[in-house]
Amino acid sequence: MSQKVTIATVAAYAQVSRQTVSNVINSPDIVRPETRERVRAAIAALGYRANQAARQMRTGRSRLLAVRIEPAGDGVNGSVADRFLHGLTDAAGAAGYRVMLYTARDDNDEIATYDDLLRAYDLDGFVLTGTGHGDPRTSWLARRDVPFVTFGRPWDTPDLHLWVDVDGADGVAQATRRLLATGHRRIGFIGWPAGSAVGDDRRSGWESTLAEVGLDPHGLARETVDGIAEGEATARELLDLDDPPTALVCVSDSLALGALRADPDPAGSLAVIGFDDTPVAAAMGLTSVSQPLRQAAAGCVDLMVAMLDGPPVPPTPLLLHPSLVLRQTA
Amino acid sequence: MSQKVTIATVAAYAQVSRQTVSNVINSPDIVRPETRERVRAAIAALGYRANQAARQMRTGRSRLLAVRIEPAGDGVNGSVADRFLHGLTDAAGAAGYRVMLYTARDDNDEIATYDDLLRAYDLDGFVLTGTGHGDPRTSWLARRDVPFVTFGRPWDTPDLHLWVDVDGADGVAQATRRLLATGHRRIGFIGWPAGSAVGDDRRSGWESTLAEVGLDPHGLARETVDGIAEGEATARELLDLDDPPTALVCVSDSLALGALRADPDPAGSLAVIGFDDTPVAAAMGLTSVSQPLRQAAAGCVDLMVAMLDGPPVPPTPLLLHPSLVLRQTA
DNA sequence: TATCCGAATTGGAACGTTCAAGCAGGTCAG
DNA sequence: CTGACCTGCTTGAACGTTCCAATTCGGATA
Repeated sequence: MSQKVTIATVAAYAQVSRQTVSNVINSPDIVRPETRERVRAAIAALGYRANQAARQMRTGRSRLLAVRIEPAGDGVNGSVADRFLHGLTDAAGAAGYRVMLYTARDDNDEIATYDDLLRAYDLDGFVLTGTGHGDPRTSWLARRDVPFVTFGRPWDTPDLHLWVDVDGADGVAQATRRLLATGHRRIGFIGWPAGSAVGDDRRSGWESTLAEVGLDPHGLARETVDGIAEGEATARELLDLDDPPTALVCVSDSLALGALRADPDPAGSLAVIGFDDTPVAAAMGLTSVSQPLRQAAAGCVDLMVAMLDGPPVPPTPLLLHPSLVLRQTA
Repeated sequence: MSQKVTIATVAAYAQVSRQTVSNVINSPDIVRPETRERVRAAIAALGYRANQAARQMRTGRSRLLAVRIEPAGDGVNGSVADRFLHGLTDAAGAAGYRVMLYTARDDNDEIATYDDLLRAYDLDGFVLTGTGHGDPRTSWLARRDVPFVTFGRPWDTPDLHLWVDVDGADGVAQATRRLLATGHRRIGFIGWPAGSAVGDDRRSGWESTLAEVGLDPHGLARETVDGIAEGEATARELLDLDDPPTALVCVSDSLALGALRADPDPAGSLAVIGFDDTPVAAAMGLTSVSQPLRQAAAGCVDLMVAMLDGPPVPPTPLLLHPSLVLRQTA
């Protein structure tokens, strides 16, 4: 095995001092071009990689981001977290950062973990997902000036922190407009219980779109917790109405998959649109609203890096727009 | 904000030297109990946490494990990776390690990443998932004496490295025995194309179980790539036989979900069993073979820690047994 | 010619931890 | 009584990097 290559090895090889090598890496512009190239050649020849631990000790920065990994609840939507995580790791890697995972039983446990991670690893920042009303985590982090970005809007206090989100109301509006365009007039909505910020937002897209064309949403919405069985039961309720809907927009793919099973017509005349464009939806031919998770993850990293690497211009939140993926069910 | 608390702060507070504090943390037994308690009290009082970067620089160990996160291919099975990752993060945390993520386009790209991670972060080890025949990654790591564990057996060279795996043949055998017990005699199998180590292993469980009771598997197996649509088409092929199977064992939940849709009987008389017990399977009422992913992840961490923290006894591979989760479809 | 200036580079120090060696003070065998 | 050997603790050095202050040097200015 070749000996360990440090900055001193490179310096000796390129006939300069340690500090000059460091400068070539961190502020190349203050080094004379000639010298710079010589050092770069030495780095390449020796295969030098700066040791993060040493750098971190001096600078107090670790180039490490932490993300909480949550148990894939329903599984259908679980892959959303998976895809986001993948995008995040990719984008972070491109920006010279790495992603570290942690788990937590609940919000308070998570807060305890922050402290640990910050003290032991000098973490540069956190990426939080799924913020809700009155989130204790964001206020804890904000109070301590810990850099963080959320995937999900701060629903209560607009400018508490930076965020990236996908416009759920717009996604559901797109779905509703699609159904209107294909001739449907009685369009139902299956959502989550009121109070979930994300669910309420999505539902508003359905309501406002119907209102735009003068249709009355009254009596056509139902609420239930997430799940395929729940979706089926709730859809049946709606279909048993005197004047039942001919189409359903659902707040998630799980509910939509359930709704499909409630269709009494074996030919499948009931139109259904889900949300999240999960691979299962794709396989089952379910039309669904697709979130640009890769872009969202990249956005989180961009904001993070802008915060950390001294921004001349303060970064602004990012609201992305989803797109409708048309398949057999609508 | 309170000042940074280092080992020196604790030492001063407890009226001992830095080294004694270090000893209390790393080898408590060589410190006099009285002193030990005094130092522990100081640590608690000041809320001291050892700085990993400084520790790492001195010891060359980072207490960091790396895992590759793969894009959730099919989504149905994607949640498997998710659950494994969660278990891994939990178990690692309990053992004092943290999990770092990386992505890679292919095996060669992954190998390039190893080098980077090892040099820059002094990673303690890698956890690989999904090993196949002639895996270039394992040989690269083994040649360099980098500690690593795989979730998945080394299919070619038995003792090249440590591993944890779930006995797929046993899982499929359990499924097949269940179908035999409920009276089925013509039991088909839908698998992946021959050559995939995992798929071949699972298939062998079906074959051997039929052989045990004197049934001939001939003509009752089909191969296809993974996916719901593929499962449906392949199941139809089998059901169109002159003497069609009355039950199907499938190598994955995706294929099994497809097979369910091929059942001509709307009452669902075709028995189907899938593999992986994904949440979608649970929601759809699909009987499936469940892998103990949490245990598998914990096993990986155990082996890793045993390797890293100087094992008096060399650790041995771990083969776990799956269990059958009975639901409506079988 | 003397002085100053900025650009380019250098050497010492420090980040927080653990290793290796050392030092008291006491016990025990010869 | 001496020297070897414990036990419990301390001190200096080192890990690899970047910060900071200092130094050199060619050229412009007074």
